[in-house]
Amino acid sequence: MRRLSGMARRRQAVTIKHVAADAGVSLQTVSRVVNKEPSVRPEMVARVQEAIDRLGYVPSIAAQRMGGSRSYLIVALNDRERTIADWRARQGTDWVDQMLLGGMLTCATYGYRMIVELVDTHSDHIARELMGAIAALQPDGVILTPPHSENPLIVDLLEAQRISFVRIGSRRAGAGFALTMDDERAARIATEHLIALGHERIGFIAGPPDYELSAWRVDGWRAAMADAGLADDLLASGDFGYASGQQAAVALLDAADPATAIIASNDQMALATLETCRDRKIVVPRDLSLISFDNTPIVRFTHPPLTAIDQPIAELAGRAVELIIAELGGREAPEQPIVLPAKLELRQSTAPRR
Amino acid sequence: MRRLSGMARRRQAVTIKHVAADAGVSLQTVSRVVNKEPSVRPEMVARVQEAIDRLGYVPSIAAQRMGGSRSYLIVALNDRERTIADWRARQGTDWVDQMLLGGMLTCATYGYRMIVELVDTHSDHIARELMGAIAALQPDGVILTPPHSENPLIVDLLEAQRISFVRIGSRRAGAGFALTMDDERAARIATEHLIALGHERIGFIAGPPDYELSAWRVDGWRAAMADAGLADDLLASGDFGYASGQQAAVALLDAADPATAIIASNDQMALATLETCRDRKIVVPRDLSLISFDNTPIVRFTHPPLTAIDQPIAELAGRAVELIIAELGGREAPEQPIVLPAKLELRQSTAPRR
DNA sequence: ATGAAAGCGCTAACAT
DNA sequence: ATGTTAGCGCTTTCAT
Repeated sequence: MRRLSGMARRRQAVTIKHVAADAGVSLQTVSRVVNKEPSVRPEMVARVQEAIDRLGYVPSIAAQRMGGSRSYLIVALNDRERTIADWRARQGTDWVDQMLLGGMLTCATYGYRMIVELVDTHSDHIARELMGAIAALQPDGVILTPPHSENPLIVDLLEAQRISFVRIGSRRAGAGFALTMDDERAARIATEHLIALGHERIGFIAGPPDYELSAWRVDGWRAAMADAGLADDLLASGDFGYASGQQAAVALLDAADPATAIIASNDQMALATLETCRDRKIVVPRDLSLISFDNTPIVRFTHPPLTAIDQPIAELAGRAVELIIAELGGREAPEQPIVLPAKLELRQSTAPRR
Repeated sequence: MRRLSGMARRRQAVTIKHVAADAGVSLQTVSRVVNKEPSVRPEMVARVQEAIDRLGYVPSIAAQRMGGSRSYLIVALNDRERTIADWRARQGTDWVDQMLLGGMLTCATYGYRMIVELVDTHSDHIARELMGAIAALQPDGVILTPPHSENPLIVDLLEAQRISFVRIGSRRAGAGFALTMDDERAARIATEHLIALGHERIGFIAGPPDYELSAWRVDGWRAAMADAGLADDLLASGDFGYASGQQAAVALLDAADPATAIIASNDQMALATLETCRDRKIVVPRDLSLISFDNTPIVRFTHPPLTAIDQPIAELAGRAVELIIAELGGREAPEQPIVLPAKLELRQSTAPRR
């Protein structure tokens, strides 16, 4: 057995003092060099930088924060319930992965770190949880993901705290930057693809109403149908869960004039639709074309692999980080929501209508 | 356009001072209550706690760290190259997800946060990168994952810094805790399952040698084969990549006395084997039984779904966090490597030998 | 059992 | 252009 209770209180190995002493300058000059302030003579910069490199000095973000500077921390807020459920289910939902890597790598290029936090959207103590995270971490910025992006409690709180934040998957004006992949356009593209294949009875399985993007996707589908002079009666609603997808699929397939093509608002509901077809000996894509709205890894391994909307999640996270850092730097930020377009990934689940 | 350059230097909303004033006690007493020190009268604790709750006070971890206490931060170190490659490929590798959630949720229960950091294993500036992260974040602990867990540079550096750390996927004694899923036993179980099904020509596709676990898995297979009196000549080596899996599969299937069952050391190589079989009209599991060593989401969606070793990655990460926090608390820690056993997940890719 | 004082590493504000 | 001073919010001494 080993005991380390007596572990020496760990101090910073090399501090700004050491560098200052080594370079024969004041603390402040070192600080200025570290923070790339303009008012330092080049020769001084060189001397200090040399000392920094030789000593391997890296500033402590805790101390920087205490000194009134940034924390170099960005918090990415995800929905607890949903994130944990997806993780437990192990069904290949790679949202967190895409989010984490996209945000993290961009953070790294700016000397920032990203911390993932989970909070319940449907909770009365949501304000307490959020305030706790903010008070503890003092992040320089917060990235909101759906459905938090539309949660007025969260948005108002962040605004009141004057923390710069980004709302991913939101188009609303207001506090924080809105960053979206344009769900409406994505749904439109998917629908138009099916129309081009000759389909006229195109069903749509919507997501839950607490995600605003659910409505946008329906809008896009509806608009494309209207443009083509087609009826938009084949709308079914789901909740992003597998079971709801089954029910929706059954409804669309059992309609008097049934669907010959279906767009599902996420991968689980698309998978459920595929399974429902298999049960009923409906062959995809021969008898039914199917499009998923999530390009998660599994939709490439189903039979047939699914044509899907590819959401630029990593890019959104990266861009979110850049917006926050830009605002911190006092740079002007766009008033208009930024749009990173989704693409339609063509695979084998869509075919011309028979 | 909006400018926020003049954003007021953000201060902690409610500090220990406010609580002290509100409760009519000294800073120190509040600190003692927060840190659950025993030497405070119950009535005092109650009074202070009431003020804390009412004011919604949460200590700043930056300030705590500056005061010489913990940082409440744990760094999880992953291999940069591999992690980025897996993420880009979007092939459903959910290692990071499992790692993150498992570690994060356990951290949360203890008031800790986990920060994922990527560093190159094969790099001369690895020491600099690691020291930079340590100096900047001052983490209370570090979780090492393969292949970092066996990297002497990293291990020695962490030991020298006296930072408590855990080596996941390692059995070596030495600094830091070793935490493993017992790869040897997992390989043995998989092999024995095939032997029980009547297979005698069982091939094994090994992983790259810079992962020690690659050798352990081979050992487990070899031991099981020896126990059953079977030859262990059907060993092929891969590098965890798809292409290497194809080559290995071809070698095992083209042997003079070919394999009737194959165990692949990871999912990509198992998938490659499955694809190779399909090309050659070898039906799985009728003609060949196949076991994957990764229970990633996709292996459930292949045809047939693959029998696979399920690695308890999330549990390992959670346990790693607990070990670090326990050591920080001065509690005794086990000298022996901790083993969280893997399970064999039976699906449809294994069948009795024909 | 509680309080007062000093200092952690850094930066902002104010000198020079 | 550089140095000096005074905190930031907290925890550790050390006193009482």
